[in-house]
Amino acid sequence: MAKVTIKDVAREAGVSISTVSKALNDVNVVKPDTKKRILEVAQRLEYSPNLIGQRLKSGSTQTIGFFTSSVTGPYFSLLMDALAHFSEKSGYGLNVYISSDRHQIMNTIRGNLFDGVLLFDLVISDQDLEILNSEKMPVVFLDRKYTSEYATSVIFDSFQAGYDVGNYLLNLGHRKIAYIAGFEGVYDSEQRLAGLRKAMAERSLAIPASYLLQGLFEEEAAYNAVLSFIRSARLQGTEIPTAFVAGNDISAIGAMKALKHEGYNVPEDVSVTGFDDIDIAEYFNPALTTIRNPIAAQARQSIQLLLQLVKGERNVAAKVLPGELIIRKSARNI
Amino acid sequence: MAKVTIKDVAREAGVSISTVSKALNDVNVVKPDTKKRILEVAQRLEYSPNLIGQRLKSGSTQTIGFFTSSVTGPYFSLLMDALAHFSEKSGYGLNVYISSDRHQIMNTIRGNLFDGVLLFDLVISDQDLEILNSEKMPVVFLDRKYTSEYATSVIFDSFQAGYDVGNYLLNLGHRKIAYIAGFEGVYDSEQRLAGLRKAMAERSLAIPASYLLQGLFEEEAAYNAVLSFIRSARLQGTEIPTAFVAGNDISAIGAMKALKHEGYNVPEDVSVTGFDDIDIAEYFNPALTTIRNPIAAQARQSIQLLLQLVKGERNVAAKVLPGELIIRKSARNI
DNA sequence: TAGTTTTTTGAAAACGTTTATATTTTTCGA
DNA sequence: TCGAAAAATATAAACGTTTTCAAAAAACTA
Repeated sequence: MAKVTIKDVAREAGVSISTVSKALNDVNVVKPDTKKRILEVAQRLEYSPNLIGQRLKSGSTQTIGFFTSSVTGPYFSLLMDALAHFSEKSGYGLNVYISSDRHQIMNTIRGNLFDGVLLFDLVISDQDLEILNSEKMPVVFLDRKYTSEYATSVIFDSFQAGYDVGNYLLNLGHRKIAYIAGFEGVYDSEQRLAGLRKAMAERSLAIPASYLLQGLFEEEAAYNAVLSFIRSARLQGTEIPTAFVAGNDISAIGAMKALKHEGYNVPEDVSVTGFDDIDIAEYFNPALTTIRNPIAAQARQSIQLLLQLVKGERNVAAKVLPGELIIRKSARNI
Repeated sequence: MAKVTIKDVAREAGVSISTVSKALNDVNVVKPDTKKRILEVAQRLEYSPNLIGQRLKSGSTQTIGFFTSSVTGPYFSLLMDALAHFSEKSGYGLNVYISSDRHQIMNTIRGNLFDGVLLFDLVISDQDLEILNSEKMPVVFLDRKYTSEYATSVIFDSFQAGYDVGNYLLNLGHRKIAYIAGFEGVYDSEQRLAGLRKAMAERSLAIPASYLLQGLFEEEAAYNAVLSFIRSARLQGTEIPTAFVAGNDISAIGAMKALKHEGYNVPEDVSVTGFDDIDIAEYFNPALTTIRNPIAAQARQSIQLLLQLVKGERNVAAKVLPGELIIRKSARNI
């Protein structure tokens, strides 16, 4: 009992396959009687069209590809859920493709499986990007600013986020602020730092080099960085900052644990902030003051821009979404 | 500049398309010289095969479909990440399809897009399942026990988990234990309760009806349930349980907040446990004692069983994976 | 060198659809 | 009732591949 095709339906209904196709696709040209008969036969035989055949012929797939290298982090469920929701609402299927194999990824994107693609956290060369553009493949980046004829992006304003956190702490009276960075060269980490620096510069303040710690965006690395920083500061009798701005929430947690371990109370003795507003931020003690990015909005906008591209618009402008300062308990006035 | 096809390569290389196909697919029959020439041309023209064409012809897609209705919950990133990892390792692509539209889902599964599918948290009728089976579509369920000729499942042993938590608390000396249930009829919630009951029954103990609370697997609902339970118990002068087994972690957190609000310290005055081991469990204060399910193992097994089915094995036995008790701070001896 | 075998290449069919065009059937007017 | 117009249906091509089988080219053999 192989899978029933349009041919089987045609034979069973005593009609040609083109008529079946028209009946099924509601092309208003087939006689009501025959159409009814065909539909009945199709139902009885439990016919379900071969999507591959359809797609090959039509050239359109009504599906969006979401490509990413990994799915870790809480950011993800939220993003994917929203993406799925908005694409479904627009009548498009969403396919998530997870891989770090550049060649595989390009092959899949270029395999005519998708009407357009969303790209996140991928290693793709400029040359690859050009190929995509030359093949008129609609692309939206979720992790970097980029625009071309067939590509655009929807990202968060990490600079502004850093600036906002900076001003918040400065308004609370902090003057000595340390920054716990992510991996060297990570865009978000650097933008956040740049924003923070700008806020400080506006008040003629600066972050000394010794206040720049390496937290690698990880709890343990941040813990160790803060621990050794404090200890060596004590040893040298130098002053400890009144506030730590961590590059993300998880390193903020590492920082708080280190501070607690060294006998400092957060926020009484020292303030700590993060970025991202992960689940834990709210439940940790003290609850973490941080910046929340509008993930659902990013998903909605991405789908919207991508579909504009799919429908023929060109040079669609990129969007930069502002984050929101979530004030909790981990920072207070000095 | 339309996308280059195998025809373009053939023309440019002065050869037929069948030869190009053979050269590209490394069928060892084309003369080294021509092969080299073809490969060069393909590279120069940046040829990338149309996957739809390939798939239509070959009937195989080398991809696995993962179908689910929603992506919420921390369980997800972990599962997806592991799934992606293991499918890639097996040489299969993973496509995640998120939808609640039963008709859409069936259409997509039956559309010959996948060599096999993973199903989670979907509303699919028995009739649909029969159709899939009659079409020889390999299926693995991740949320319910099911086996048929072409289907099997990989699930967690919620009964055993409840039993283990029960014994743990009983060994700590607890005798009065309450259970905070999920939605009425939710399989996991009921299994966990059944396991707990068995552990108690083995010591001739039972859970009185008044100790069964409705937490809906949500923080707030659990909070409210526990709050009103405590208050009415106080009012009536009845005894309060020494331990609360919450149906999942998030309701355990709701319970702990309610207890704290009413002046009870966890775990000094009363013990609380959860199920799932979500991120927050470790960071909450007190850190939650709970059961962790081996998600990566589930992913690995699912892919493995699915591929057995894909490769022609029949009636593959279902797997039931045991959870692991993670002892932290929220429960202690009495 | 001619015949034979082996290697290499090409033509054509096939996968399951949709759609343009051709053909048949029906309807309608005179 | 016949012919023309309109409606319905069928035939065939096409989408981009792979694969079977036939044909051509190359390599041997005697």
